[in-house]
Amino acid sequence: MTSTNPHALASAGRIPAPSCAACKVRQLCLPDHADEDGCAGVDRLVLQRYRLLRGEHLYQASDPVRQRLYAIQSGQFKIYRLSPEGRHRVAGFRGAGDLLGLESIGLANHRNSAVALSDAVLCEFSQPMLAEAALRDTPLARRLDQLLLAELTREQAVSLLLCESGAEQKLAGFIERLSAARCRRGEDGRVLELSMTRTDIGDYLGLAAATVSRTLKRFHGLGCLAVSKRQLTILDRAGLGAIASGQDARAAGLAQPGLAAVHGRPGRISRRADG
Amino acid sequence: MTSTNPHALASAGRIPAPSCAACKVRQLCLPDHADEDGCAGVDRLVLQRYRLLRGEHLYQASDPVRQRLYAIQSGQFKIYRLSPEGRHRVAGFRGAGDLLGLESIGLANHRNSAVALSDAVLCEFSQPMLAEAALRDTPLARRLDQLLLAELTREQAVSLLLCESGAEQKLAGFIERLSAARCRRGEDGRVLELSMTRTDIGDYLGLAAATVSRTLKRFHGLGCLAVSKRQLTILDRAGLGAIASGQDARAAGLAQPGLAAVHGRPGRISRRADG
DNA sequence: CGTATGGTTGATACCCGTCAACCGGTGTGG
DNA sequence: CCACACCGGTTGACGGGTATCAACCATACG
Repeated sequence: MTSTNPHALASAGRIPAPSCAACKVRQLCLPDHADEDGCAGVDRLVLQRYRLLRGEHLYQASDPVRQRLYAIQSGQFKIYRLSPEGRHRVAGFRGAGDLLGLESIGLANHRNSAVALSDAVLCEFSQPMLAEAALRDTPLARRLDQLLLAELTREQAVSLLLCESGAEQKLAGFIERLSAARCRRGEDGRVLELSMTRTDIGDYLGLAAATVSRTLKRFHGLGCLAVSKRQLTILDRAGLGAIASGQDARAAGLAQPGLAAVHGRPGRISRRADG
Repeated sequence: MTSTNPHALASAGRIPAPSCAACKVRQLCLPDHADEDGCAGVDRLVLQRYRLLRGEHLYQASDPVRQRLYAIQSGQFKIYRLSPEGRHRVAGFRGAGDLLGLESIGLANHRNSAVALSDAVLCEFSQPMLAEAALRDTPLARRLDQLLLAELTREQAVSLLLCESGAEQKLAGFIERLSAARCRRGEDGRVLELSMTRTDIGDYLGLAAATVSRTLKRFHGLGCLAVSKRQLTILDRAGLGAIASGQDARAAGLAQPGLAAVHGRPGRISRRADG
């Protein structure tokens, strides 16, 4: 279940190689500079492709670093660690098109654990081989830098998000980011099928699971979000955005009056409503 | 005062070129692979060196990106932006040896503003020239990747820090990180001369300035920190670390009993004291 | 001295973490 | 098939930490 070496497992393991050219998230991944031969170049760098089952770990904190990078072809991952006092702290979620393992480059042991939240398919690279290939392949080098910079930008955005004091701002921002990520993959950004638990979200945003649950319900009451188990449907993007920016949701004008929104309990959103 | 082009300013402006070989933070910066000729290579890439006065901006949000990277030779900077609701959000602080401008690569306009918190000396690079030089200079390319990865790691650490719920944990972690940064520069990590205001710290950690002030005072009462205006002196590193990790400061054993620590008001630290 | 900025301190309100109970779904074993 | 345990989610009650607002003080500057 928690094996670090996924190859050892039953229906998880090496799978026949669907090439980069056929990959749906190619343009988010290494072969972005994607003429046919660019793809072939990246294809040759893939050590192997394999499947991970939900709940299996790709690596765990304190495991020795094997100098691998993993491109997620499909599936969702949670990156987390145990904080010094023993609490779960979620460093992030990753999905199709993202790279795993960047954070571990140059380390002797992993600082984070990576676990599959859904069945997933990965492409495994050797990090040193990639670096060496980049020396001769300028577009590849550019692409790697680009991905690294994107990662940096994302992380900065997360920091700013976490700075927001209110649970509503954090959660609304989180949902927006989730939605944006889906859109980037060409999926519908309105319907979000969560792969993580409320607790995971809380451990990511610095909130209690109970607060996540309550806040989602509040969004529902405001009419900007439909919540059904792990499926979120964004009903009012502008309203969510307003909350994420710290504005009063009602003042910002929730989309259509006449929705469930109107019956929302008054006076819950925003400490600035009457300030 | 807020000019984006620092060259226009009175005593700020271009200064004679002290070379990389003579720079005190050389080993934190680009010429890390620092044999004499490595330094010369980097020296040639420096467009110019110049001075900024306290309060001057290096760039401001929404300014067009000029594709420059800046290495801080001395001085402190604050990176910040105005959040959508108009609040100051501090994205980070940078000091000698750090690079400025990485976050803006690939953008048309700056997202953040960078302001000097103290008089500073900068080395200016052209980012495209650097990238091109890296194609022929493998160690330089390595070094750039290294710096980028370090930035990423730092940002992840910040995210985790901001996830911590308590003001004490955040602030203790912040002070630890500050101290570590000074040590990295070869300075004494115990005495910290802050260049930023309490408000800045609060805007960085998601706390109110009043809370920063009170929490510092509490640390003082616990005997692990001496606070005098903007000078902090770490008296009990282990105690601070314990707080940062969320442990009860007293349970973790504040350094020497018999210090001022003992008279600290009971029951303030940690929600887990009696849990 | 007048002003502005930064820091400290106090009173108050309120958000959210914690704890607890409960519920539905899933998997397991008898 | 049912009993049971377990997990994830929801909901309520409660207390504490912290934001907010305000007043006041120190310092710097002209």
